[in-house]
Amino acid sequence: MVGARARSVDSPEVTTRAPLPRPAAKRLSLYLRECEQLLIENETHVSSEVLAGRLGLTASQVRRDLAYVAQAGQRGVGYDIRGLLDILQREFGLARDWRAVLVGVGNIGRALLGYAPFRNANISIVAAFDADPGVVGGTWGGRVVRPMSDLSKTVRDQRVELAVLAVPGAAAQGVATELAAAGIRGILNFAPVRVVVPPGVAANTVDFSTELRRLAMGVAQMSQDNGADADGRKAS
Amino acid sequence: MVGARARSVDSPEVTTRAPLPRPAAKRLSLYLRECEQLLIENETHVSSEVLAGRLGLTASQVRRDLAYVAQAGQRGVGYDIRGLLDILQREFGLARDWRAVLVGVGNIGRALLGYAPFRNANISIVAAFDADPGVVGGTWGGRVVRPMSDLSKTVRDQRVELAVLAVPGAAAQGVATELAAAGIRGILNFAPVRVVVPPGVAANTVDFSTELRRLAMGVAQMSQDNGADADGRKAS
DNA sequence: TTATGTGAATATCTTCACAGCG
DNA sequence: CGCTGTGAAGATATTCACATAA
Repeated sequence: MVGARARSVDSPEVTTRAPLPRPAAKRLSLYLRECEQLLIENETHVSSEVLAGRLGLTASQVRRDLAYVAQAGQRGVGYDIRGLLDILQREFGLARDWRAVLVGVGNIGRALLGYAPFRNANISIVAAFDADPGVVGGTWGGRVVRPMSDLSKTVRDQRVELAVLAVPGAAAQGVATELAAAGIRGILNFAPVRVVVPPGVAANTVDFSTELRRLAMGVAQMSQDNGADADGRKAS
Repeated sequence: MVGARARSVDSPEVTTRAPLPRPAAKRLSLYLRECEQLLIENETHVSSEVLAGRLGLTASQVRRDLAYVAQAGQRGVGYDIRGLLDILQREFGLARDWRAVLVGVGNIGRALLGYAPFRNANISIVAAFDADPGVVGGTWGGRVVRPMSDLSKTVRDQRVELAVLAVPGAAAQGVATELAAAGIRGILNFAPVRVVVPPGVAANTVDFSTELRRLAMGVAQMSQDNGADADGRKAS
């Protein structure tokens, strides 16, 4: 009853690309990051082997992934970094700007307000919100914290597409529901719960305590079953 | 010429459990988290179906995963939450305490110093370090920031096992190498680069900008190919 | 009856190995 | 040559479906 993956039986119009496997999709952002870095290092081309080495993947994995999104390589030469970067950015919708709100100005929220990489991803935080009256009105990272009661209106009026959710776990689902109702398109959730959102809204969770435990588990496992790193992938 | 995955030739002593598939291993920390939450909600038992529903997985996936680590379920009843929790904690090495250092007291580092979930995972941050003389000597989250020159000695003398790395990308590999040399067992890296560590050391990366881009990609993709959330998994 | 645990079937992902192109 | 792109093979992971146990 689930399996409705776009098997794309036969659509005549669109250039029917083979569907991107999910693990491959996750890796695309790594290629993007590495291309940026390589440009900084004044490289113009890169081989699947070098890219793989820098990211801890295999060369054939890189080639297959990149072949899904673009025939951007040149045989005997490698991938043109500039061109690959353009394609990946288009794929990621990063050719445009994204407006985001931050909800929850606690420890994590404050760190995120001052965090540079948002700029890098063409994402600008247009407003910050908090439920605590003691925090509302204060200024962090150059932005005045507004009350939760303004949230929906702001999202709607300013056509905000993304939200960074840094509220306590118990509050996360409620805020997510409100955001979705106000028309948000994507939520990056830092609370240690899964947030359920209606179709058409994307939600990803980054949970520090889960990450910590995965690390601890990796260490604990390695004490017996030696050799691989915590991702289970062999170091070169 | 790579494929030397630990095939575990033949060890007679240990109860040779079928090896945990990697995706399953990652999900274990979610089960752990959910068990804690269920205990708070005063539940005593939970079925694979309920657990699956709360985590966005399938029931048979949950059953298979849990059967790998323990026969903790009772047919006709479900899983005893308390017992499952104990088993998972043991599996994660969370029955013991972990000492950790924090390196890099910038935006993220400061947030992490004040972040409660570390306690939750039985991880205590015993010291914080920074390279900036203007930051060294200051106090954050009740800890005095020490100079990088003290790092190795601290790790060695206090037998610190984990490190949280919140330094700029350009510095991450150097610090990771130093930490590994000093005997660290696991590194949670927040810099947007892969850190290469020697065998026997675990390293996981959590990269906000990568997460942001994955989210943006999820939104961009959904604009055409509708229905799934950003993880590509159907909402119930 | 209910809900686990698990062979078997299926689906998905990765790797191999090499054709093909610059 | 060197390195990509890709069928085919192999390895992993998920789902189905049901025997089994409380």
